[in-house]
Order: sequence, then structure tokens, then C-alpha cells
Amino acid sequence: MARGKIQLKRIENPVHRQVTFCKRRTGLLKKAKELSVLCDAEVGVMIFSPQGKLFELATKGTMEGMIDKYMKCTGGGGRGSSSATFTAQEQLQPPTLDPKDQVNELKQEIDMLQKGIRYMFGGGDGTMNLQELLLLEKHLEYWISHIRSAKMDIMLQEIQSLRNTEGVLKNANKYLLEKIEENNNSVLDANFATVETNYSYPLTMPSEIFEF
Amino acid sequence: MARGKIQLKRIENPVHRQVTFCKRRTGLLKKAKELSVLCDAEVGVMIFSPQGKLFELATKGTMEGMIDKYMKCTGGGGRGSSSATFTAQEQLQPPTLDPKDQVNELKQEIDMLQKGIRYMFGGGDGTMNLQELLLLEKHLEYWISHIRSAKMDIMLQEIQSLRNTEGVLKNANKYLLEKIEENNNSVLDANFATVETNYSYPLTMPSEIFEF
DNA sequence: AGCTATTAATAATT
DNA sequence: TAATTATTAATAGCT
Repeated sequence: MARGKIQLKRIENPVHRQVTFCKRRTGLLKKAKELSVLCDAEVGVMIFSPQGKLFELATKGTMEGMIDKYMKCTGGGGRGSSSATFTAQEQLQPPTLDPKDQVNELKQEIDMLQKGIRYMFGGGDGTMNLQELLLLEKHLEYWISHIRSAKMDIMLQEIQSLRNTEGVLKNANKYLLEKIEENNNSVLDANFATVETNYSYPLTMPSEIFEF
Repeated sequence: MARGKIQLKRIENPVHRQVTFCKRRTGLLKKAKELSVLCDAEVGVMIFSPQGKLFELATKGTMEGMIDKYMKCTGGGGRGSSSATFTAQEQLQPPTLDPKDQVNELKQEIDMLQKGIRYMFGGGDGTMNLQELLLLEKHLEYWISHIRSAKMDIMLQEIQSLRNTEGVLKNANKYLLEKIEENNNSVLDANFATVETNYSYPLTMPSEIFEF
């Protein structure tokens, strides 16, 4: 937003970077405060400079309070992601477990996530339960609409092109056969009478599979 | 920044407030990410809607990690948080390696996977940082090997089939032309001399695009 | 959800 | 640094 567009990549010039950090930090904190006031939301922002200096903003109460709230929100034991995707974790569990159990539990969760991914991309080895499958299905419906990749388009184009060629060849073939027939009739030579059957081939290709 | 100035006070109209919350929340998170990328800073944002729903962004690692860093930054034990806004402080971070770290590591991996899934299929709301993307890329390389779906295989098969047909037709065509030539030679009839050129067509198709 | 007319943020420059 | 300004980016009000 200024005398020139910016690329969304690290600013290499250290001076520019520092200046921009200053300006944008101020801007971000301002925006955060505005959001909070305008929309009655509670906003917390933490910024660590490259040198490790902390800048913070908590629009209601303290940052500590926000962190507590955050912990409660993300599920007590506290991973850092909201509702969403494929989690099978319990929301209510004794907070203190043996570290080893904790590790195993987390490993299991990772397995679950990977299973979901494998299911989607590997062709589904059928070890997911109904609830998981329903969630997946919902996502799939959305993803499917995005699958028209360029490669697919190119392939379809190529198929069409080949089909056109096939048509041309068929016509040429037919024409030539007719001409031979004519020749045969006129010169009474039966040598080429079986040509047609010698070169029979299936010209009808199943095309339903391309209806995406 | 729009069709009219705004007052920096709570928007009373609930609909307007909700819409604005949505828009500005997006804007704030975008700005946070930009600051992080442009200036190589680590930024964390927590937003609680009036209804208590959490929206978050952690530009490096997880929010948990940021909170840990914050805690260390603001005074070790977690006390003594700065009451106010815009505070700037020092920070250090010593390296550690014990069971607890293992747990954190696994938690981070789960976060990564969940974020990745959301990123890929949720439309990519752009909340992944470089490190996460690299990890994701690694996973993707694995998944990609499974993407040869039945449909793709069928398509390739179909293309091959069409090419075979094309070959057969070409041969038949060639054979027929030869026969005609023979005929022409034997009956001294020049009527079909131009048949060949009448049915010229490109038989060489670009096939490089199918090298997956 | 999209679309502009405007305002707000800010990159380059002084 | 701090101020200025030419531009870009965000978004308020409408559909």
C-alpha cells in the first residue's frame, strides 16, 4: 500500500525490514484493537521480532487471561487447533497422565490422521469408522469440484483429437474400399474381396468413463 | 476504508457487526502473516468472537509453542504478566530434550497434519508457515504416489487403445493404397491418382504430455 | 457471497 | 529517525 507493490517474501534489506517491521507492527496492533472495539471481540496478539523482542496486545484483561481462555477453548490438555477436522481425541480426560501414555495416545492420533489421508489418496483400505467416513465424504464432495486439473483437460483433449483422427482414417478407409470395389467390378478381379474382413477392428469405444 | 468513515466504537447493528467481524478478522490474520513473512517475525493472534468462538494464527510452529515462548519471555514461572498493552521485553530460549519435549513434538506434528488437511482442502486460508509447508510437501510426495486412481489408469488405457486403433487404420489405409496403386498399374486407369493427397491428415500426435 | 467507492495503510523518498 | 506523499490494500455499504 504505497509507492509500489510488495512481494510477500522476506525483505532482504535489513534497514527496510526493520522500518517495515516497525510500521506494520503498529498497524497490526491498531487493527487488532479496532476489531476488538468494533466487533466486541477479545483479541490477543504476540509479536516476536527477529531479535526476540516481544510486542504484545491483549484487548481485554491480560494476555495471561487470554492464554487461560485459549487453553480451555482448545481442550484442556491443550493442543493448538480449534474444532475442525479429523480429530478423535476426547475433550474430557484426566489432565495428568503418565508421559508415556500421553506419547502413545498422541501417536495413535497421528496414525488416525494418516489413516484418513491414506484413505483419501490410497483408495481406502476400509479401516475407518462410519463417523470418520461421513466427515470424509463431506470434504470429498467439496474437493471433487476442484479436481478438474489441467492435466485431465489435456488428456481429454488428446482423446478427442485421437478420435477425430480415427474418424478421418475411417472415412479414408471406407473411400478406398469403395474405390477398390469399383475397380474390382470394372476389371473383374476378385483378389481384394477379403480386404475388408482382414482389417476389421472394434470402432466403438466405451466413452461413458469420461463423463466426470 | 470504505464507503464512509467509521467511528471507533462498537457497531450496534448485530448484522453489520458480524459481517465486519468476519471481514476484519480475515484482514487481521492476513496482516499478521504478512508481518511475519516480510519481517521474519513470529506472530501469534488469538481472536475470541463475542460468542466465544476462537480464531487463531501462529506463524511459526504452534500457538502452544508461542505461549511457552511468551511465558519464558514475560518471566519464567508464568507470573508477572504485563497488565497493559504494547509492552516490549527481552527473551532467551535454552534448548531442552526430555519426555515432555517428545510430547510437544508429537503435538506439533498433529497440528501440522490437521493444518495441512485444512490447507489443502479448505481452500488454503494461508495459515501455514514455511516449515509447515515443507513438512507437508514431504507428506505430499508420499501421497502423490498413491494418486494413480483407477480413472487415470482407465484413461491411459483408453488412449493406448485409440492409438492402437489408429495404427491399425493407418496400416489398412496404406495397404489399400498399395492395392489401388497396383490396380492402377495393371489397368492403366489414372482416375485414382490423387486419392492419396485428398486424405492427407496429421498422423503424428504429440505424446510427451502423457509422461507422468 | 460479490462488487465498487472510499478510506486507511504504507513503500519510497526526503 | 520523523514527515511526506504517491500508491496499493482493506473494507463499508450495497446487491
